Amino acid sequence: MDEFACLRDWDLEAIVRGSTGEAITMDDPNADFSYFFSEQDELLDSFPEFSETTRVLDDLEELYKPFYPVLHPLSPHTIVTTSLPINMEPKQVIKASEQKVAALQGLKVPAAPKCKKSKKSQNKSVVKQVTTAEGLDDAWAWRKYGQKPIKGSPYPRSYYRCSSSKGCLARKQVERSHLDPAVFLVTYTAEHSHPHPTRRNSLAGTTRKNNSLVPPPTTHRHQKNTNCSSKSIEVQQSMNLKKEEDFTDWLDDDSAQFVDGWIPSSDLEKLIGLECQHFALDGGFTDDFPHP
DNA sequence: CGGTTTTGACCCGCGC
DNA sequence: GCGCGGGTCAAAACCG
Repeated sequence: MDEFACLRDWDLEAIVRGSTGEAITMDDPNADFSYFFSEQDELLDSFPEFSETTRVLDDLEELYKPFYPVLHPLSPHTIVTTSLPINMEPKQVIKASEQKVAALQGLKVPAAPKCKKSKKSQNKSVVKQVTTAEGLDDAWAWRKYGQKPIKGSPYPRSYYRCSSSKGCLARKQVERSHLDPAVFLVTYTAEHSHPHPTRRNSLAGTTRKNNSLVPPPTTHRHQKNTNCSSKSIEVQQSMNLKKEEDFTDWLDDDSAQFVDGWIPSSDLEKLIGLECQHFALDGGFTDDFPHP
């Protein structure tokens, strides 16, 4: 399982990037969600397999009902969207959100301490958690500034900050649920200090790998990597080496190499197929990798 | 050139 | 006080 964790690691950035131009924001109260969700419904119709996934999501939704909120679950495909008191201290917010995320993850965490002034920043913030692929893709421009392995979870957590405007305090954390790896847990922290970008403008800040959900081709640096096996690292790097155009060819090649062995490409296809299915939600992979 | 990602190091809060 | 774990920084590499 750890292997898969890291194998899928790269797609976090790809999804979070907000790259499709089709994205809308969950934050904007004025946003027109009808367009977005009708499109999502169409996508789901096209990919009945994903309905299976949404059942799992529905279960999680049940689990999460007590946290239901102000912000809607906008569709049956959106598992959780929740918010926390706006006057909560940042640390408190993060802690409380961690509790909720942990609840989804099935992890045990100590109870959040009652309100106590943080020594750090006094910025007010709101946390929203969106836990599905469509929730990952918003119109804000995010810049990744860190990634950490999380104790008790095989998946690392990625940290993003808003890059649309200098000084914007908005943050975003993305991690996979280890209960259901198809589910992403997204935690938004702090408010954007600038107007919401238009869909086109939202792409302006992402000069890199904009519309390709295929991982970057030349990353060869070794991760420090505390959670991943060497095998998974090699898979990840192998995937990184592949450009969009030869990606499928690579899948056909029976010789995808691991550090300590070989696996049949059929197994790889299963793994990657999951990703394709996942990306299909954003309309990202559908062009390059038609659903079988 | 200006943007991003990666990743080791550092900082800080918390629990013991 | 110390260790642990999570969050952030910042340099280097990468990309269009």
